[in-house]
Amino acid sequence: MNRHHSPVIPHVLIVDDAPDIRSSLCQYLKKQGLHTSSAADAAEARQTLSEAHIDLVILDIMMPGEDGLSLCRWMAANTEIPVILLTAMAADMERIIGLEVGADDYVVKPFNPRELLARARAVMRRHPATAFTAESRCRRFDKWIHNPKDQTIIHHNGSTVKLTSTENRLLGVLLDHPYRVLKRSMLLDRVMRREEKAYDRAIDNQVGRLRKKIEQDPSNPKILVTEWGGGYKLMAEVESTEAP
Amino acid sequence: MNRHHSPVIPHVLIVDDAPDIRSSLCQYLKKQGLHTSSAADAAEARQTLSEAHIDLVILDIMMPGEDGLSLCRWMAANTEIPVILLTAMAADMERIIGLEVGADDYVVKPFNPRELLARARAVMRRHPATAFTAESRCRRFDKWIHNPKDQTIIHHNGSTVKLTSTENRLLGVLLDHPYRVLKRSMLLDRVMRREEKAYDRAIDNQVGRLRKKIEQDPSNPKILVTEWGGGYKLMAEVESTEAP
DNA sequence: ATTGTGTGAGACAAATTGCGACAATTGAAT
DNA sequence: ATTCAATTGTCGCAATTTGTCTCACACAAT
Repeated sequence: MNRHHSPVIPHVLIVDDAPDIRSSLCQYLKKQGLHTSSAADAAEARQTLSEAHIDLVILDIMMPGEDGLSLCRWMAANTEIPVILLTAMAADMERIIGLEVGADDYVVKPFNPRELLARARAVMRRHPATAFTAESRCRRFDKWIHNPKDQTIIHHNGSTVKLTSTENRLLGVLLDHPYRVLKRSMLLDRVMRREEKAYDRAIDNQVGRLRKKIEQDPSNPKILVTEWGGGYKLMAEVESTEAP
Repeated sequence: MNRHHSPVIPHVLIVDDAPDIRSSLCQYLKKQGLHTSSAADAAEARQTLSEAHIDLVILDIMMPGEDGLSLCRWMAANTEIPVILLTAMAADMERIIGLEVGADDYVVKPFNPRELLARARAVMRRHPATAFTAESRCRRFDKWIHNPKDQTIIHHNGSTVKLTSTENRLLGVLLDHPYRVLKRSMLLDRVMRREEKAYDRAIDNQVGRLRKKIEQDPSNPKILVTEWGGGYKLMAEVESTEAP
């Protein structure tokens, strides 16, 4: 479980002739901690592919000029870069899937950017050529920036606090699900190395320890809050960010 | 019905190994205004669950690989996320219901998407954990400002009073329906986490406790008023407001 | 007034959690 | 291998939160 991935941030190329989709998608993925480029047509896409190191292509197949499908076929034949296809119509999608163009996944417009991101991650994770790690992402919450690679959190005033590895994992899971109550069993599952029989309340201890580091007043938690009878929840906006 | 349209559109995860069901169901639910993701097997579902904020899982239990049932059990044990089970055969369904896997509802294929949607909505509405999670807006009433994120109310004179988790939920529901009589059964449903058997008047106690915190004279309630034989109602103008 | 039902307030027990203490374990340096 | 320090799991106990119960009282209808 402790795969230490490359610190390289994945670079996504978005190919779509609609400028609004290009920019909004770029913006969203950037905010989520990815690098992005965009191209308005297949020719531009080829250009970018030859110049930059691209880890994933998100490709709208309904484009003027060279068909998106032929670009997709070309990539499948000549590169290792995974492709996610976009199309406006579900009906077309079925036809296209039948064509076996070598795409790794398909999304129908209008899509939820979050879902697209999840699929992008899934595709990249599956793909040996791209080592994408959600674990190495830095995320901002409250007045802190979590740097999971260094096991540190950096306060807005500049001071740095070191986390232990368990605290680091715990914070990572909490940041994955802000505003949601996470049960002890779930946290135990993902955070602790438990030997079959685990003391159910080992997690309480870690929560308390993490509180001492991130809360202004650990006896009055504002960020890592207890839901009585439920579990714990992180009450803070979370935003992916570049390493500081 | 939900006058403060939740800022969070429910996000449904569909787990089914049949691609046609996945995509058609996704499409239908999307058209009906929900966010959707899909997974082809249990492993993919776990991945999505750890990465995205999922409010409901629709799960086909007849899947290759890890049994859908074990995923369902794991979710019941480790998450608060409600589950609707799908199966192709009505006969199997009875057996499965007997297994007590912790699902919230069951639908037999082939199903009417509209019915599935209705059940999905019912399950989510009924589920306090998912319905409430990310609602963190502050609201002003009488001389108080409710800050659900911090579980506090702040008086106009500046003093802050802490609420317990249950009081916080109760006040949240009351503020959702000002000047309206709320029956005990409704409050029990949304406020208490009731384990099978519930003492009908547990809510009275919570109302009393909340009164001690918000009423000037708790024995003469002006804000949280009893409707004799009916329930309780909040008699105050409610106004959404910025965090103080 | 009397009766029956619903409600408020306090007491109480059960369940849950915070926190300090400590032992077991790990990891690094010697 | 040994030592030492840091980390982490386990436990005990006090404090908090919650659900249930009891009893006195309020309300509506005889």
